[in-house]
Amino acid sequence: MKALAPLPFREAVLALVARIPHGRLATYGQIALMAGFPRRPRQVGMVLKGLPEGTELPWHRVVNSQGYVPSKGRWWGAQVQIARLRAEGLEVDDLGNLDLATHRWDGQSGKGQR
DNA sequence: TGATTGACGTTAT
DNA sequence: AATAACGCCAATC
Repeated sequence: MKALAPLPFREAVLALVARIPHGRLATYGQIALMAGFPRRPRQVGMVLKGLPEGTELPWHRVVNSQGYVPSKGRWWGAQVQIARLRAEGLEVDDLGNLDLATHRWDGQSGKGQR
């Protein structure tokens, strides 16, 4: 109990993640950058880590800039993320490799992404 | 109160 | 191309 005033950081990240269209992918740096924090990709991961299990946020659509699930599947929830990404209709390998080049989210959500 | 770690990224070697 | 080190800030020990 210390965060009486929730920092916009967390809110911004969650809002952006919630804005990711279905079947689209975003990177931690991308989220952090759009949130207004170009140098805090790690904190983004921290926020996602603190998410509840029943969250509706598509945190599984958030990957690192290389286009694969954090830690290459060594993380305890990576497999969950992979499973969810597959449920989205995306192509994901067992290691969490996905086609970021194809599913890269520009942050326009429904406009002329390109 | 201080030190270490971390769902990462970028730059340098 | 791959590997190393640095940066950033919050949470945890």
